[in-house]
Amino acid sequence: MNRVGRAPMYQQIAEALRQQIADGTLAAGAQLPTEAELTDLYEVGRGTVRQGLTLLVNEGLVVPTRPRGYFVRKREPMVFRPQAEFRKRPYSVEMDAFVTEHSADGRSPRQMIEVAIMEPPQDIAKRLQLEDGQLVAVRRRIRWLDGEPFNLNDSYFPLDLVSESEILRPDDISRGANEVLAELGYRQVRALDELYVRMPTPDEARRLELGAGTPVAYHICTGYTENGQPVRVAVTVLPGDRHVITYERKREASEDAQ
Amino acid sequence: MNRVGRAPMYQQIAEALRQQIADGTLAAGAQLPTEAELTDLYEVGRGTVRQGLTLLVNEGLVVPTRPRGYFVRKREPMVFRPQAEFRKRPYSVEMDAFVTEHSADGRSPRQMIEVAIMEPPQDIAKRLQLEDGQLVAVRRRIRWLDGEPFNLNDSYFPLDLVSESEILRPDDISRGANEVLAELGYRQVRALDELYVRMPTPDEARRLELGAGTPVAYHICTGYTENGQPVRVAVTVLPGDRHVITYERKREASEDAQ
DNA sequence: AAGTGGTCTAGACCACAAT
DNA sequence: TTGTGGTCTAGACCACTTT
Repeated sequence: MNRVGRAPMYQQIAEALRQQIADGTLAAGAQLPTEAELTDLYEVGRGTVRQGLTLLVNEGLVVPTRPRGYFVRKREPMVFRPQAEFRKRPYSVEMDAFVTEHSADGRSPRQMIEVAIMEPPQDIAKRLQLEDGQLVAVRRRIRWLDGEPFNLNDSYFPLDLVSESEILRPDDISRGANEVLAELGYRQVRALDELYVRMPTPDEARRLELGAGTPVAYHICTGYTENGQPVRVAVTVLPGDRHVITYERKREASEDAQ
Repeated sequence: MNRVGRAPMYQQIAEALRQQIADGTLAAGAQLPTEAELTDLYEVGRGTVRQGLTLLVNEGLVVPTRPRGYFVRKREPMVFRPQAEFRKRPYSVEMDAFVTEHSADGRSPRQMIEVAIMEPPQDIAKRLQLEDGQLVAVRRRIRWLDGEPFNLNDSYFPLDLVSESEILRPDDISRGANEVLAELGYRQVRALDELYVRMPTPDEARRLELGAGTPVAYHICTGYTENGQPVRVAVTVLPGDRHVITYERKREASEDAQ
């Protein structure tokens, strides 16, 4: 380790540890050297060691666990399949296998539901094509798996459409809110998905118990009826270390003609 | 600002600035107070101020620009539409509008292509269902927009299938590599998309010129022929601050029957 | 009681781009 | 030349969990 004409020491320390994680010297779940050990090893101040470790933490490679030490992160993402709304089963064996491999079988799911009536945030109002002053009903859910928060899901509906339906009750709807909407005459036949990737807000980090260096996918799904009316916007916040998002696509006959 | 029985000072400083960014007091592109000013304002050491600012940087809210100061980040994501492979035009007016709004019209695209023959990484070999020792051809692309790196795209093909085709030449294939594959008798009719969300590796951060606090989407697309043979794996690394990923879905007739 | 990381201080020198 | 953030030091005290 040389400190002349090279990268700063804290970056060299981070790179050395990164290397050991990559090549398996430090396996998933293994403990890193303590700050004191690294301070001795590299003959630098503790601040410099901490600067290097902070890099790894913010890359999501390492998790500091006070007062035990730093550990290499383990990750095993579950599959998240937006298409499951419209299609319960994958139509190909490949997808089927993939879903099975990343399933939540044997794990205990739980969710908390909260319902509110509110003025829609601007991005929701726009997607639902609402006029000023029109209200929405929102069903907020936190989903848990084995006692760990898994994702946040807020579904917004124009209040006009769902008032006095069971969508306003903070209970589990086993057949799905979409089915209730369909019974009310608003069956969704088309959906538009948007996926944004960003760091969580402090509030999201707290609710999802996210460590530093864990980004989220922000999934916005807008559902439309046959005549093009938007009737639902679902916003899901998915921690990157707990999900893999999948889609399956088919070439359509009409395209083959081109 | 109180330092008894409350959050640490550096978190309070970060929260105050975060608030000003959220409510528009500090607009996108605006300069934050300097470290020296914050040190005076909050009557803390410079280290504490830096700790707070580092939080915001790692959240992707703020960009440090030496030696000018810290600035509120601007972001304007372009649309990324995996389905465009199979369907050149959106089939709904809503999607069409969305794509137009986030289009790259008037911007100058550029790409660099590099071709190699190699032993496939394990995750690629698995998706292509290759035996040990089978080689792949890989076309590596960096795409630029207005001189800014936009995304990385590596496409892998079993070498058996594409040897002596123009896929091995490091030139732009205007009709698309998929079309070449189709001409060779391997038309893709189905694709499986996987999306992972994580922090970039240092190498990715360097190649894409990513600032701290910018996560990436890691998009793996596996394409299959009619008889279920995987013939292509495309790996795309998408910086979160430059992309919104979209999908469009339709309920299928067969599902309505359920 | 011991050892871990978390917070904070007060100072120092450096590299760099704008003026 | 000036002022910015970037790197680094040596020390201090704290909160927490394990032993």
